[in-house]
Amino acid sequence: MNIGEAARASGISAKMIRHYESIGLIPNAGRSLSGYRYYDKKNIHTLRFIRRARTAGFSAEQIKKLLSLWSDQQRPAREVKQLAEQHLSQLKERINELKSMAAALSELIMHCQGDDRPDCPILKSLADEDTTQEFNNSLNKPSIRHGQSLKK
Amino acid sequence: MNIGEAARASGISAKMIRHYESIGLIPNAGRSLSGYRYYDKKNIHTLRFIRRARTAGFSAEQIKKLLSLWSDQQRPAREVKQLAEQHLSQLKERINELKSMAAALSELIMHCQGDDRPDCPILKSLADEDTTQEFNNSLNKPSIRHGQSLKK
DNA sequence: GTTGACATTCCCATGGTTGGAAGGTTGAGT
DNA sequence: ACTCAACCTTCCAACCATGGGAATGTCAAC
Repeated sequence: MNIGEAARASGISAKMIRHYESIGLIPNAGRSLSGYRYYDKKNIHTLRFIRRARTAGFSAEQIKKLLSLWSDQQRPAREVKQLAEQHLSQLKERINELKSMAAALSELIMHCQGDDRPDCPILKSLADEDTTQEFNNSLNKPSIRHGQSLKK
Repeated sequence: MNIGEAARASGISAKMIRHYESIGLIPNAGRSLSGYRYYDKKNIHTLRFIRRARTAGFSAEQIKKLLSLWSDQQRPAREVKQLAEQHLSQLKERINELKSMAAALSELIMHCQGDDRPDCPILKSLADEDTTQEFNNSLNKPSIRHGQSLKK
């Protein structure tokens, strides 16, 4: 199987397959005489595993661990569960942060008439130290992380 | 005021102040004879505005708009509200994605004994096409975005 | 033998932020 | 005057996942 077929079969783009190889998430693929990578069923299975784990929001680092646990038939389920729990608590933390942002923003929006007049509590709140009631209480925690950008 | 003082006064690191200047979020700062940037109260006020908007999760691009709206005394509140609403809906969308990830993961974790035995439904579900009940139903949407990594 | 669909490597960009290196400036203490 | 620490400057690289594109090579079918 070429990388394109592998991509179709696994649901991971050829670009990403090469990338995963380059960061050591998957072992170097075999090469044909002309230098093409080739993949077998086992490789595809691994790629699918990775896709699912990514879909579940695991980081590359966590997936690396999951893969090694996966390939170790002797590992205790405890370790896997622990990793998953760690990830879950990170997810929950992130959700709470976003929720408090959303709540604060929602509050501001409600107080804004949104008409043709220039008076706007949203800007006031962002600008002013003292207009800061609930808004800054709920937001002034060290909460921002990079990359919460929404694709597209 | 030097950049260091400005950083302390605004709560934005000197690094980021330079960065914001470089991407045009703030105008080029004045320079002393020796090339040091200097800032006055108005600049600090702007920086604080930016910090608050970042804390509220606005992107740099959105903040750019907010700043221009802020400096325009004539702008209708409608525009600001619209921007805030757009951001809010992005936040909500993101929250829902994370929630469905968390729910699915939580489901898996509950089914895992987490003991010394190697049998683990979490790995099974990630590996297997057919073990995929609710898990993949809730996860197999085009949902993953980059950078949901949780800092440290 | 040409064409089209693949493959390869390499570099660049995104988003926000941080880190470091290598060097110049300032101000205070000796 | 000299030194030292604390500041400042610029440039470059990294995180993470992903995609775009260029330049070039290979394989199949017609």
